[in-house]
Amino acid sequence: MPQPVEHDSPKAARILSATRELVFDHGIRKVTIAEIARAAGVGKGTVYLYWATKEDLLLDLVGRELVEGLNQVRRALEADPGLVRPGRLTALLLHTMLVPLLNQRLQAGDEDALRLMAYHTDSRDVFARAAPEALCTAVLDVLRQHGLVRKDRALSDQAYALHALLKGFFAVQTTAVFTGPPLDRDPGLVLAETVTTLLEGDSEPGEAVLGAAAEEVLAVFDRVCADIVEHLRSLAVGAPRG
Amino acid sequence: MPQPVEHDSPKAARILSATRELVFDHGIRKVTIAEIARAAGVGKGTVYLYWATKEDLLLDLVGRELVEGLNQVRRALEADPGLVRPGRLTALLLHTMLVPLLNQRLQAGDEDALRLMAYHTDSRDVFARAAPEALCTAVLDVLRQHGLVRKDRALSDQAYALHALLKGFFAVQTTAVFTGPPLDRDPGLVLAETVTTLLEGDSEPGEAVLGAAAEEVLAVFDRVCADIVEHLRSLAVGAPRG
DNA sequence: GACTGACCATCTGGGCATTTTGGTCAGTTG
DNA sequence: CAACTGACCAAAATGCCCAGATGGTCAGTC
Repeated sequence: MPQPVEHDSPKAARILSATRELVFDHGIRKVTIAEIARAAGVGKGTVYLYWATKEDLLLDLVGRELVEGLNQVRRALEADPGLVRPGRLTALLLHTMLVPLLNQRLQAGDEDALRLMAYHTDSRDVFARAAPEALCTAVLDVLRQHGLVRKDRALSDQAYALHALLKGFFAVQTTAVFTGPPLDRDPGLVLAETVTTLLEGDSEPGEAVLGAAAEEVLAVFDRVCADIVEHLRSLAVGAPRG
Repeated sequence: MPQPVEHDSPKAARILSATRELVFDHGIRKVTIAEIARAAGVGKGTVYLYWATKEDLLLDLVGRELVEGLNQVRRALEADPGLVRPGRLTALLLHTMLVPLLNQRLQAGDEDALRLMAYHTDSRDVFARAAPEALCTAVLDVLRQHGLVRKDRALSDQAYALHALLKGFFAVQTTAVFTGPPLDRDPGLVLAETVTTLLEGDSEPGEAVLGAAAEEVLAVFDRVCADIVEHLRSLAVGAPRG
């Protein structure tokens, strides 16, 4: 079951939400603790009751975004197991990685966001498991076992290709080197069709298969989610860090 | 026929080659005219006999790289028309856009390279035609007409997807956000297989079809190439610029 | 015991002096 | 005479310094 990551204290929650907004406005670099405290209506010291460092606060935010995104996918998948089909699922992943602010910046190669990760190897390793490259491999493995993905190519090749495809769709939408041709259709749909052509077999899978696969994919997400939530605890104040 | 873009004067050629090396070593930003002149064994003033501006010199270099890359593909295609098959051709394009220095920087989003283009709209527009996004559309159109690409999806969708795929493979190879899984196989091969699955039909095309398609694709490249060569002339000294 | 804000050491960034750089041109060379 | 050069200049970039801002602390308040 999707667990929303609520903070125990309402003040901590307000601090998180203020941080999110300010990062959205000014970017990671420009945001200051004083500003955050003011926007949250608390004293500066209060921030340090919940996080030992400004960086820990930001990492916490990243983690929560990832959990939120994963939970979004999980809710959708629970409501409609048909979304496990590779095409649908990939489009869903694209959406969840395109929307959350910090994850988007990370994927887009934002310098400040990358630096943040660079010095916190423990957080980076945990968060990496929710990154598209990791999810692609994990999910494809499950889908292959359930016959929802063709097996005429090696898993590693398929995962590599799918990850590149996802990254490409993301890059085209976020960074335009030359002015590309405008697409009148929803890129998510085009991605879905592309993945379908690329990975799905000819036979229409039955409801039972879809349900079982969805269940297992949910379990994968669940574990990643749980690990991140677990890690978020270590970002709480007083915990030792590397 | 592939035309190598030799400069009339041997000194100009030396300047170009010195510039290429220095840009490779120090990057666009750090390279200076004095340095270039010294490396080429000429006086500073000599550089300005052939290019009105440092930027024109760099743009010239970009154009020559593009022409060189296109010619490489053309030579390969002339030697083996079987390379027009979508998978092969895409892999070839990936290679030619991954290797040339300045084009690589452009595609990777290098700030200096992008700034260079930003202020020279005329060069940018010409060079854009040799960019992957443009070539994808142009080439796919031809391949569809020759039955080498399935027509179950709209051309614009296929072009968008192919471009994203190409960009993704490029991005994965050049910029690793999180440390991705190492692939033991040649990514170019994986790309080729992926595109094949994505675009090629079931029937094996005959030699005649391949030859005819190759011919037409060559013509497309030829025209783009010619336009760039033509534009390079306008970068020669004394020409008016915007 | 949750919370605050004045306080401190450290860091950032804006302004300025200095150096470097793109570009010119009078003069040299062959 | 035509190709070429390098001293020269204005403009841009670089490095430097210090005032002001910032992350983090803690004695004290509620």
